[in-house]
Amino acid sequence: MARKQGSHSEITGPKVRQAALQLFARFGYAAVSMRQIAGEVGVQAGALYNYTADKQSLLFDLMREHMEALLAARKEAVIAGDALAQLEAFTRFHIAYHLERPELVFISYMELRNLEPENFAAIERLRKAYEDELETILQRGAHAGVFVLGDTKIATLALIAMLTGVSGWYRKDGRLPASEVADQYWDLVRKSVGVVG
Amino acid sequence: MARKQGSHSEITGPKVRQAALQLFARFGYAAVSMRQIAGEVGVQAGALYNYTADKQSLLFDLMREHMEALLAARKEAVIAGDALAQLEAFTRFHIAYHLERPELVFISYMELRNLEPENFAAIERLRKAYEDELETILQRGAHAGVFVLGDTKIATLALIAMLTGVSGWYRKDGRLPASEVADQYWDLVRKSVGVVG
DNA sequence: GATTGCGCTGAACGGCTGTTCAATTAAGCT
DNA sequence: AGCTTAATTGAACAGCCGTTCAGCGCAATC
Repeated sequence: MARKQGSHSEITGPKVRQAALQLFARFGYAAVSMRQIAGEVGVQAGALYNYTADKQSLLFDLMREHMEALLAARKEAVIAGDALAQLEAFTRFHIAYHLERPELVFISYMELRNLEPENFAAIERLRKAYEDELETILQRGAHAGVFVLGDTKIATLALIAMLTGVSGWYRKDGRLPASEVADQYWDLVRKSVGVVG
Repeated sequence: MARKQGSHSEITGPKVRQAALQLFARFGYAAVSMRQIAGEVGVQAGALYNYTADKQSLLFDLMREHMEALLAARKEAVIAGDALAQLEAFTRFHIAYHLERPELVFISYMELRNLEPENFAAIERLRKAYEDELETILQRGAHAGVFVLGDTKIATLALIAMLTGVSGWYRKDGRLPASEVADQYWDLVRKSVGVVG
């Protein structure tokens, strides 16, 4: 036996990435075997190596593509305006983007330690670039007197952690719609930088 | 060969837990083998089973003891006073406690998915109890008109995520001392619940 | 100084790991 | 219809996994 009816590279490839994403998110990279991924796709383990160099690349490519897509989407979402408007845009963008891709968000900060050193460095660089987007807004707002902030770096890390945390508990069929969640987080963010409603 | 000079249960037991904690925190539960833990302790893998029923119990016991110690310490740190004072006490307690135990904090929310269902449920119950401490303060403050809050549940989750995030980047030899970090976080928390400085 | 038993070794168990590759099949092209 | 080639199988590789256990050596007790 070999090639099955109607099977193609353009079909199996995405299925492999999707299966890896789902399984890594649910059980963790180290706990998932190539045979498990293959089983989910419907092929034997050996066939996976037509689509990835090795298991590590499967994880790294998912994370890298996620971070690059995040940065590209953020670029599109940048708006003109004062620091407060930009902060609101960043907050709403971050929450919306993260709520739509819970598995990618999850593995991208949960599986960092399973990356080989050079891969880890590459992801960290992308992550830093994203954090800098927020830090720049906070710095500009503080400098302009729009925000009241102590240490800008701590505020950046604290707000990123708060906003990213949303994907840890939000459920699509939960109590509140995504838009209401975004409103609530924006309310907290706005006040935390010293802007009264 | 067998028992070595000067080795005792009271010495090896804690060493096993400590080695497991360090290795789980660094590489993740699934990526660490019993032989690795044994190597760190200085014994053969079989000897570990004098101190734990199995690998899962090693993880679960670390997490359960951490959560129970956290709840016990929190109990000691509760103060009388209005909601604002209580929120400040909670914030400072949380940061101080988490900065002192980075590995335990890390594995306790990173390795949740590696717990067997009943163990997961037990840890989640303890985590919920801790979250409720904060939610109660927020509810009381909002009811008393001290805090200006939208959805209390979201605020609870958002603030917990923000505060716990501190252990993700804080380094003892970093730019700022722990007390200064706590001050900065308290400033953000206070403002986010609508209390102006 | 003999005896007891704790703490540990080292080997073994069955099973799973990531990865490679010759063989095989089917799809697409001429 | 024949040919080429992409896609997959299934077996094999060496090695590691968690866990068990008979046996051994040392410390403490009598």
